Amino acid sequence: MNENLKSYSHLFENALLEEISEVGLVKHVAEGEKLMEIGQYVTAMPLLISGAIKILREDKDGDELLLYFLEKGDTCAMTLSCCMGQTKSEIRAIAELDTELIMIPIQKMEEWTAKYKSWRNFVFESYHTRLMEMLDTIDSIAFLNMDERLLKYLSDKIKITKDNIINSTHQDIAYELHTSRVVISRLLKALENRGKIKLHRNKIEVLF
Amino acid sequence: MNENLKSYSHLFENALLEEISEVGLVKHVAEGEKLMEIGQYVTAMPLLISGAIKILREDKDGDELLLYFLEKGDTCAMTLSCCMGQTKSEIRAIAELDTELIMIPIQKMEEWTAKYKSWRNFVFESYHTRLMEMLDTIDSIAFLNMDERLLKYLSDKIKITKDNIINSTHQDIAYELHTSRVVISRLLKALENRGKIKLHRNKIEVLF
DNA sequence: TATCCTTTGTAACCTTTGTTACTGCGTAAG
DNA sequence: CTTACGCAGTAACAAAGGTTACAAAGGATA
Repeated sequence: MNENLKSYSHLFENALLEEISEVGLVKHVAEGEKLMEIGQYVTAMPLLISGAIKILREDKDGDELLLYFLEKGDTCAMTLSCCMGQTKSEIRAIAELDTELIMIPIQKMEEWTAKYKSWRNFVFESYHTRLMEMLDTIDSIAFLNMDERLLKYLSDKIKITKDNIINSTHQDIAYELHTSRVVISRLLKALENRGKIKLHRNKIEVLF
Repeated sequence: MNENLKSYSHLFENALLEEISEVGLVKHVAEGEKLMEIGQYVTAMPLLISGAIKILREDKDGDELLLYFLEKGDTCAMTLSCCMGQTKSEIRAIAELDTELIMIPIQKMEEWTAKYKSWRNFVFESYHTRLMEMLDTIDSIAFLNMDERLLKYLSDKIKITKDNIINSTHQDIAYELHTSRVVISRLLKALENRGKIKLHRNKIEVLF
């Protein structure tokens, strides 16, 4: 069995792990690299082995919004969804960290769904997780003020990167939360005054 | 075959339609009646035959937000999702119109998923549709101003009810868009002045 | 070192949305 | 009929967030 499949070995039956090893292509993506663009056709389904990927939505003016992160053991339900329907991607995917993934040709999806119970469970579980993430995103933008969203953003970020130093500019954060740089600077300064963070050039030290 | 299953007859193979007729319970729900409350356990999966159901999210203060509507041929992906994980409902479901549905015991889900290709496709298709609806909801609250959201709300509503008279108070609308009555009154009046709608007591006449 | 570019801080102002308060109208219940 | 209540209109104000403008600091590069 492929060494890379460790994180999936408890999820999938052996025959399936074999098949994945055979047809799956291991791919390395550097931090910041784009994996998927809006409007692009989906030809393979990614299984994350290590690293993290951020999923972004864009409006008609080109403004962005961070939807959620994918981590080890995750797959992209949007991709799943698009594979099935042969539709174009609705989202943009960018590597948040250096990331390794296994790409599965979409032809296998239908086959494995019929053949392997563990695969069906995985797919359903993925859809479930993603729907819950989307609900969480909706909660944030609908029910939270910008200062609370910013705090949540910072805490999500350090959880994903496992590093309490965030290497982003205020402008970077403003894009992902769909607001302006001045607003983020203002709120970050307020957080610093409350002792929650410490501001540096190009990075933010999170103290909680 | 059950007469009620007409809307599904082109989707499912005959053997499956037979099974649905056997184990499915037809249920009638009156407009305004609650089908599912947040925190409630899910014991059956609904297939909509006629009518419409609105799906709502609630925050910690009890404030609501309309997520989307379900119509004939739809099922609730949230329910699907919760069935699998045996988790509690994350949403509230209320009949928007008088509605008929077939309730499927969740035990059948696993079985049918393995047995029927058409069932698998239906489930995947449902997840896909729901994810797209959620994206659309996110677009609205993240990228649109309240006046644009209101216009979209009105147009969604008349599409669902197939009636250009909306029987809601301003307060009703305010709840579903998670804002205040005064704001809705203000924006509705502006829409009336622009000739888009005509306001009456307890109802709104949509002119587009 | 001198220069330039990026990033950050901050003030002033504007727009949108939310809140409070009060009015009057329509309708249902008595 | 009349009382009471729910609904809608509107003004005045408050708060949050977005915009513009400019200054200063930190790095990179010539």
